[in-house]
Amino acid sequence: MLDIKLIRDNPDAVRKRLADRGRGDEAVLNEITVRDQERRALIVEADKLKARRNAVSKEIGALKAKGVDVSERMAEMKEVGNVIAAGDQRMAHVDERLRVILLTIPNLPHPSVPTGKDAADNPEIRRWGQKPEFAFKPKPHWEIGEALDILDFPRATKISGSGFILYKGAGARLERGLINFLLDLHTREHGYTEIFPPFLINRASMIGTGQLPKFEEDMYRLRDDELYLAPTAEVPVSNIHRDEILRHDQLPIYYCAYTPCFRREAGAAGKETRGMIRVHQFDKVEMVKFSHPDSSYDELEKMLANAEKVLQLLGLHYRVILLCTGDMGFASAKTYDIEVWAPGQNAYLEVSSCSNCEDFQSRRANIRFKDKDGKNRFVHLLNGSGTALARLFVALLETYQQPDGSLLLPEILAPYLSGVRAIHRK
RNA sequence: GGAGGGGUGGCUGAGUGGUUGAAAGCACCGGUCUUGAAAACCGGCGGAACGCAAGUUCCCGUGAGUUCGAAUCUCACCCCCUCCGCCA
Repeated sequence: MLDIKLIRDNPDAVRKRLADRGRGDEAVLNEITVRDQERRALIVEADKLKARRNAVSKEIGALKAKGVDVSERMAEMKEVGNVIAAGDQRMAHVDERLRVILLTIPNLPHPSVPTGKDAADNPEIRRWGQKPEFAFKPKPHWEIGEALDILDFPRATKISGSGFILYKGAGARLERGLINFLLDLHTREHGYTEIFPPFLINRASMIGTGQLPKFEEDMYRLRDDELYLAPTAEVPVSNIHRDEILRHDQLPIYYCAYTPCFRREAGAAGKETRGMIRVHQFDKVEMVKFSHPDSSYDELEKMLANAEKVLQLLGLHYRVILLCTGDMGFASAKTYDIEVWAPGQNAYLEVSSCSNCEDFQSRRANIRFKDKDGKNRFVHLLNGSGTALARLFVALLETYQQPDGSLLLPEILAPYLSGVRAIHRK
């Protein structure tokens, strides 16, 4: 949520930066300005009346105690009460409208974010490693996985429908091992505290991080309860400190968490549907930081490095790109994506997205800290994948496939696979 | 799911219709004292909105209602605790 004061004081700058995102969000700014003025006028009016009612009511109490007849004043105050009630009702209307508009406006891009229309305008920041060379034509992961009997797409579809994955045998073992590998790395080497959060999330939390009210149709929701399936661990973990005031010496707070991620992918049908690139349920280890505003961009670079470390340790070639204004997510002020190379598809796949949301989410979720000067300020919230599992799984299969159809995985994973690096067809 | 009890400031906890935004204690901050610390004593100490300011208003789980006036009364919902039932 943007600060209404920022919109009030710098409407043109806000308009410009929203327009850079290219979704037409700047169109509602006029209404915000009008409603804001209306709201403030109503407050002034109501406060005057309430002050009078409070004073006279106090007087009535005192006079009544002395036995004086106060029926005239009481009748007068009843009328004032009616006027106040009518004003409060209008106020509630304006407030609600203003709130809904503010909740559906995206964050402003940081000045360092390049203006652009879509993914084609995202600058590449760096590459690491090289595309592996093969003496044969590398296969896509769905062929490798089915040949090794570690992935079963038809049966996943039978159980749940398209867009679900069934891992089997060494495949299930690899997925579980990867989760442990990622959590161990971030907790032991990068200073994150491990969290295992609930996977069902209430509405207030979903609003807090920005999934609701705007993206309701992208979320899975339970039929009988006001609960949603977590689309990412960012949601439960960021909400850990909702409605809290932290001490400045607690910051920064680093959390990481494994959760499955559930996404309806409404409107994405037919897009990259082959294999396990875009699915309704995938595993992910997420990093979340609560940061002091002064250091949040340093923290973003560190978080990005933490995610890159995963791919470096696994020996997977990747590139880092900076999302332009038109390609950024709703809550983010600046986002880096990491894309891993998938030789079987001759394509880079997004496995991590590291964002600084600044105070956009903490304003919604009311997450503050008491600064050294005693003032309460909103924390800056960052989140980053460290990393998504399904596509990482894909990159491992396609990168480490052998001429005989087997897999030879990186040495570093051996402890997580009972000491075994190779996966053969049984 | 059933029965009962309860949700008040960072914490504990008074308060059952009228100077109560809220006693008291703890915690915290500043000061006196002290070589320093502790103790003692003095003072300060919730959040939000509007306003240039003075200040005004709102907030006692949430939302409606009764009343001139609600933390206090009524209704609904949410959450917590205890017991019972069920259960991994």
